[in-house]
Amino acid sequence: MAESGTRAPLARLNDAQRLAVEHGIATHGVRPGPPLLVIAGAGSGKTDTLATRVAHLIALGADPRRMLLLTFSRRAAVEMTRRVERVAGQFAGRDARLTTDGLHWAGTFHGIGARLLRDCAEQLGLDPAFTIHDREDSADLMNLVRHQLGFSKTTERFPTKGTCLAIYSHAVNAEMPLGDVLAAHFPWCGVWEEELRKLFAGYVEAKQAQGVLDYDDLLLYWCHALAEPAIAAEMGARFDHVLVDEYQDTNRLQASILLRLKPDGRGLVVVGDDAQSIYAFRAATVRNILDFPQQFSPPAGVVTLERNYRSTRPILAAANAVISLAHERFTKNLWTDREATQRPLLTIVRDEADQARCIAERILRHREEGMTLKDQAVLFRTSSHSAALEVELRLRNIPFVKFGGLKFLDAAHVKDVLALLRFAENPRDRVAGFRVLQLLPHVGPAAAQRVLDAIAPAPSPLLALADAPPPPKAGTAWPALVTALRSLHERAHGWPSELALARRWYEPHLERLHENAETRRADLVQLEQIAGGYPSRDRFLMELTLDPPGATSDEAGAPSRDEDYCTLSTIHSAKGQEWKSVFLLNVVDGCMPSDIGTGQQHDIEEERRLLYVAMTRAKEALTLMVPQRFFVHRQAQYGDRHVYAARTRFIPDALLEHFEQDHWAGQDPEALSPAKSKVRVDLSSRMKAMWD
DNA sequence: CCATCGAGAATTTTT
DNA sequence: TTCTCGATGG
Repeated sequence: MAESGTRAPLARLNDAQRLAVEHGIATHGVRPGPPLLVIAGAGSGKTDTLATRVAHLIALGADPRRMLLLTFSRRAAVEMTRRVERVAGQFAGRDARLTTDGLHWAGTFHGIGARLLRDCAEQLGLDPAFTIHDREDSADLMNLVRHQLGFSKTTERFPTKGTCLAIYSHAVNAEMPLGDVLAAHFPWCGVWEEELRKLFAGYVEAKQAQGVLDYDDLLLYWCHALAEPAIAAEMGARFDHVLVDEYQDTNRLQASILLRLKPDGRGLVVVGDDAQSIYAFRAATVRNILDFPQQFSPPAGVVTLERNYRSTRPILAAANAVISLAHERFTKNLWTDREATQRPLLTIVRDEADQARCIAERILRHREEGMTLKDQAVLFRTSSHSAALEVELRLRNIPFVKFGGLKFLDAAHVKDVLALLRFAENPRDRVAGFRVLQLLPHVGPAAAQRVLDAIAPAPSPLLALADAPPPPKAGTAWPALVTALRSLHERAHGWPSELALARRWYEPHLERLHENAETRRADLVQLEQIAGGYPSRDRFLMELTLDPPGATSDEAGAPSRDEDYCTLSTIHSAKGQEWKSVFLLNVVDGCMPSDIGTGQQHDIEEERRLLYVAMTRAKEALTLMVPQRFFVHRQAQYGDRHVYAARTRFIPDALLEHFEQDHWAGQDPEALSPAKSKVRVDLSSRMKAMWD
């Protein structure tokens, strides 16, 4: 291959990036070299560096099919693959798609785990037709076991299914004993330790009996499989190079998997930024990244990328100032040569309604000045915080797409249809069966239970359905379900027409169970379109569970692909992205940091990093919004109320020099509506008086 | 045994 | 506001 061809992409890199790309290659070529940790600050060209390394290895002759790329989300995996393709083309000039087609071990830990487990199912004693439970399914199953064990009827309040699952999940992912988890994160549940232990044992048993894995199992089974030396050797030998992105957001269990896969660290490269660790609530630990080098002997190499290519100097200065107050010392300081005079704005508005109006106005003004909507984003701590803004944007016909929060798949009608498919795929999946059966009229928990019990022992439970005693009052809905399930089971229609069949079966239930059948029907049509993108039913079910479509574009103004639209996103979902202009909602104490939880030091520190992540998404313009009055919803003790909010504690007075403060005083909406007199009329008494 | 209604509790972020 | 649990009525 022409040598000049291999030089061009490397020439674009700075020294540190080139070190990361070429690490170990001088001594080992494309064979697995010594381990490497890349500390990559926000906007430091991390993805490009990783992609260039992959492309470089491929250009030198490494086999892309023997590379494992672990990213945080499927979106990141797709983006990585795209960039590898581009850089690979620049390296070699050959058809880049050929090289990346082989790059099919790119995905999330959970996704890759699912594929490997299915691959090796027989070896591991797993049913290869296992189905995967999402968070809600897992909670339902937990609830079922909770009832069976009689914990729902305790006099003292037993933790809810969601809390139980969170505790279980934390213990698994942090590799911590139950007692420690309770003491550290759920102290109010400490008295239930024995009951919880029994509950979790029952939960594990139920999952196994039903051929079902939850999210945590995908990692847990993977990790335990690797504890068997022969399997670890086999699986490790599949991959020459293992590259992990966003390493700061991995947990102990994931670190164990990596270590068992590559015990000597050969071929292992992890990339991350300790200042951007924001997933501790999912048991991620920053220790993984800090302790990484010492796990190996000799210790892994470390390369630090400190040059930021994304943000202007004032934006970076403000973000650096925020993170510099963190209690733990961080490993680097970012710098940039992107000069600009405009400091980030700290805009004070009266309340959330004004906040929404102000942002809408400024988004439009930016657009008039030539910035497309796609260059602009609004970020927030909690999904519900954008409600007022969504209304305002719709009012002004500003198209937007929202990421994070409520998912398309969480809608009841979508889950119903998916449950039917899942039940057909894995008839032992009781959560799915339970849900499907209760859709029939006059079938509740008890009748559903009976049916499931009747068919469970049969070798082919779905065929046994025909002989099972029908629920007494289900009527014609029963034979309809039996027929639908049988033809799904026999795959009589092929994929994706099976989804049309499921939809036809669901139609009468949709009408009966839901008010707004029309909009829900549209969702199901959309689901059918999504289904067309997958080659088979099992792939569809698996990948939809592992990677639910992230954006909910609202029924009304869903922007089409080529239309310009701005982005609304939770800060968590904004990870790894960037925009020219970023607005940040509710930068007040109580939102950032969120006042939920006990407010322990490590929680607070994570919230600080969250603010840092949000600020470093901005390239040219950054606006932090500070509403003075803040509406607090659903407080058990006080009910809804306004509170007077203070600027976030993460920006104390000492940091104000990094910001330009301004007040936005929009028109007073009450001044616009006609003046009302002080007269009050008691209409309800008059209505009652009519019948006296 | 199922549907429905009312009271009381809980509440982020995501694979 | 939304979910969950328990009581009541069909």
